[in-house]
Amino acid sequence: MVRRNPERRAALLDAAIEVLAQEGARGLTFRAVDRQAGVPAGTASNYFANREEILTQAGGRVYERLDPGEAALASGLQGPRDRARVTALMHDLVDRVAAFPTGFLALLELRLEATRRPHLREILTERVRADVDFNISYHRETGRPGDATTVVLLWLALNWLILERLTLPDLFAPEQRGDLVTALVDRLLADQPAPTRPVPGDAAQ
Amino acid sequence: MVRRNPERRAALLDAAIEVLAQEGARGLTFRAVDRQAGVPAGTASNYFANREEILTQAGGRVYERLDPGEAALASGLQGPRDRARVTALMHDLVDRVAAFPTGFLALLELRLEATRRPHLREILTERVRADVDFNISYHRETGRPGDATTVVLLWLALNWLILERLTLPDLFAPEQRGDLVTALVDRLLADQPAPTRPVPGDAAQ
DNA sequence: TTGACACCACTCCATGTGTAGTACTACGTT
DNA sequence: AACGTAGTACTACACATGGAGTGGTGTCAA
Repeated sequence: MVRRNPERRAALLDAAIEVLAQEGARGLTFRAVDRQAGVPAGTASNYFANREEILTQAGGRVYERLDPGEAALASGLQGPRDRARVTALMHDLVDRVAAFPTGFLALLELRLEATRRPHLREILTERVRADVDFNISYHRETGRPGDATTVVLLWLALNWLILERLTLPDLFAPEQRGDLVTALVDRLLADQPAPTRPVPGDAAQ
Repeated sequence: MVRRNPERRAALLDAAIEVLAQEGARGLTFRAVDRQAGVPAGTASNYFANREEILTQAGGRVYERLDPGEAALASGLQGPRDRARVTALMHDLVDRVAAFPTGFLALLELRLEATRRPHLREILTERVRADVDFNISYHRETGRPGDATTVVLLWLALNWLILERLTLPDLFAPEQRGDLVTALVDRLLADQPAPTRPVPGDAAQ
């Protein structure tokens, strides 16, 4: 029988995220989720039909938890609209994602698993596209310097910087990482030539 | 007894890379390597004491195979030293890495596995540091525009772009990816302010 | 009383490890 | 030319782990 208790389902998905980050995609089993969630063996089997279901839903759950929320979003609208403000926001972004390391690592595991599961790849592609588009729109709506290409380039570099921080934390010192964020914004916003071709989200305007 | 046949050992490591990319770090077992390499079950057991040994040596093997070689390196020294040349070289770099997708994916799996294995983390940190430092030195020696920070920022963004291409190929169209590389170089090389703090390799000069 | 759920138990099955043992081949020795 | 030895390829087995799926029992509330 399929169980529906929403709190328990969310708790199981949170446990799945931890398992993904700690054991990898292949370590994500019903039993592992049960153990991580501290529930009796067999519980996850009653909530999800198969592993694929857990994988896709766990991906959605990560984005749920990374959502900064309305309040934070609104507060982001405040303040000056200059390059220094962008720098500050990028630092915040990196810190916010790094504060939920298992979420980021779980998404990476899901990406790698997506190379083997076409369905998961579709789902993830949609989610990531929505994330990128949102970042572009948000950036434009707040009237900050830089176009859609700028946002995508920032997103690319910051993502790998976070990956570096979480997987090989000793490669860069914390101050170096901070300086890299600052330098990235400074240089990408130094001038703003027209993009050679629209990136996703440009067309949306 | 430990076997030493070097060709067979290399073949087993190549098989391990494929297994890492296809099955994930947790799927890397002696038997899986045997199957992938097309050798009888038990062979890998005779060449490696445990899984950890395979993991670390497979990482080294990837870098071996990604090495462009002396000839290509020397030819890179040719040509003009302007921004357009950097753009072309960055396109080549992306294509070269993407041409060995399982190698890149295997390294990603190893990074994730490194979060669970301190020893592997040390090894990988050293390898990646050497790679970054080499890129910085090479860039400087060829007298191309941009400082060490530029090189690191290029490296960050291009890595994630490659990851995107390999894990979610439908997120960006191929032309978009190409334009992103061009835009990245254009904007990062628009001006060259002094770095706020040295990055690894700066001190080496 | 009924239904939904937490919890428990049990069977079936797949897979891997480590190692012992056999067979083949090359090479040097007598 | 016959033999012995070392290194390697290949095979087989004993042992252990761990997961999937499912059926059943107890509990609580409507």
